Amino acid sequence: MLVVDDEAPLVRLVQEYLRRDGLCVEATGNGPDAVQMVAELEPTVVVLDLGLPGMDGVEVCRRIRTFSDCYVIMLTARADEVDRLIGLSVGADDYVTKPFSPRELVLRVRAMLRRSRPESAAERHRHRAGALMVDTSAREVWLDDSQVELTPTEFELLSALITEPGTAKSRRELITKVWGEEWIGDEHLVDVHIGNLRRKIHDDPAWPRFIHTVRGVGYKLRTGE
Amino acid sequence: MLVVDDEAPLVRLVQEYLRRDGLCVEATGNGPDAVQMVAELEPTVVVLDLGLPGMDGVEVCRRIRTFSDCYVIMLTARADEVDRLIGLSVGADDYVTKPFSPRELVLRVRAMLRRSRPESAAERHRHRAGALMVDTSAREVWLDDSQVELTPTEFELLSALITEPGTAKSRRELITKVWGEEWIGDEHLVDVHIGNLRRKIHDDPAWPRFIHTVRGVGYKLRTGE
DNA sequence: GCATTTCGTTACCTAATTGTGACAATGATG
DNA sequence: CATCATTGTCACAATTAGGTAACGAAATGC
Repeated sequence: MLVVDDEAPLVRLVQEYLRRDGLCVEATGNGPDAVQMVAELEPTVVVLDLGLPGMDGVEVCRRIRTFSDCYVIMLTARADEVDRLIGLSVGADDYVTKPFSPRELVLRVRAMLRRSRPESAAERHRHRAGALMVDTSAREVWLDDSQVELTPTEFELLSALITEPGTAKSRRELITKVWGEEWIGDEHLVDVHIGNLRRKIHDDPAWPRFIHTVRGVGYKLRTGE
Repeated sequence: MLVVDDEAPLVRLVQEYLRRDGLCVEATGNGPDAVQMVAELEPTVVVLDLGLPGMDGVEVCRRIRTFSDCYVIMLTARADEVDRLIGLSVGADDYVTKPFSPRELVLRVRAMLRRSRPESAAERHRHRAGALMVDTSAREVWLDDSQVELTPTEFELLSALITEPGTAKSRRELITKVWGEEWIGDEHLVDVHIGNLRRKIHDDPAWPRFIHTVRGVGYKLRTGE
C-alpha cells in the first residue's frame, strides 16, 4: 500500500485505518517520490491524489503505469473530474471524490486487494524511515542502497521500533515485543543491543538519523524525513 | 476524545466522567476551533453539540468529515431532530438527545472506542494549549513550530498540567502525579522545576503565556487562547 | 565436535539530571 | 511604607541514565 497526498493529516488517517487491517502502508506527499516509491516498494495498491504540488496526479499515474501494474485509486476534488479522467484513459482502477469518508476508501482498497490475490501472494511487508528500509517478509534491512546484516535480535528490535515510527517505546515494551512477556533480567540489555544496532546502521547516538533516545523512557524511531 | 459544546458545566461533567475511564479528553465551545482541533489532535471520538454559536453543528460535522473519519456522536435538543439529521446524511455515527445522563453518553463513547480499535492501535495522545503542543506518544513538546527539549521530570510536570488545562493543581497534586504518591521532601521542588520548564518554553512568570502561578496553591496552565 | 556467531551480563566512563539550600524578587497585608 | 509569606532563581554536589567495551556462555552452522 502506498498513499500519495499532500495533506498530512488525511494521509495519517488513512494510514491508521489501513494498518488496522494489517496492511503495511507507506506514504508520500509529492509525485516524483511517489513514482520512485512504487518502483522500490512494489505496492499492490496506490491511492493517488489528483491535485498534487509539483507533478500532476495524472502524470504520476501514467509514469507508474509504464513499469508497474499495481492498482491505482484516484482521489479527485470534484465529481465531474471523474468523467474527464475516464475519457483520458489515465489507467486508474477506481475513483473516489473528496470529501470522502476514509472508511469508504478502506472498503475500496480492500476490494482491490481481494482482486489482486486470488488466494495467496501476500503483500510484501516493508517499512521505511528515511534512508532505512525494513522488509519483514524477507527479513532484510537496507540502508540507502546497500543491505545491512543484522542478528535476529537486532532485526526484531528494529522492527519493533519501525512498526510505530515516532512513538516512544519504553525498554519494557521493547523487551516484551522482542524477548517476550515473561523475560526477566536487566532492562539495560536493550541499550546494549540498541548500541550494536546503531553501529551497524551508522547511527550516531549524539546525532541520530534513525534511533532517538528518549531519556527516562526508552527509544523511538525518528518520524518522517 | 474531543467534546464540543458551549455549555461549560455540561462539558466539565462529561470530561470528568470520561476521564475516570482513563480517557484523554479535550474540549472546546465553538465550531471553527473544533474543526481545527480534530485536525491537530486526531481524536478517535468527537462528541458534538448540534446547537453551537458561530458554526452550526451540522456544518462542523461536514467539515470534519472532509478530512477525518473519527467517530462523531451528535448531541441534539429534540428527538425529532434526529430523523432530519439522518435524512441529511450528515455523517454522524450516533445521536444522543438532551437531556441525557452522562453515564449513557459514556457508554456510547466506549462502544465507539471498542469499534475503533479491533485490538490495539493506540490513539495518539496530544494536548494543546495555545502555541504549546504536547505529544505524549512521541514524548515531544512543540512550541509554535519548533521542538522543545525537556528533561523527563519537566515533561511529566507539563503533562500533568496540560491534561486539565485551566485547572489549578496544588504542589502536592503535581508531586503525586510526577514523583508518585509516597514521595517525601520539600514541595518547593516543584517551583524549581516549574522555573526550569518556564525558561525552556519562554514563559515569563511575571507575564505568563502558559504556566500561571496560583498563589497559595500551586500552578495551572492557561485555558484556551 | 569444532569454529563462529550471537547473547546476556558486568564494569566503567561520561554527561545529563536532580534535589537542596541560599538568596533575591514579588505580592499581600495592615 | 514596613513586614512577612510566598515564589523565583541560581549554583552545586550527588545521583542516575545511557553508551561502550569486554567476556564467558550458549547457540548455531559446518
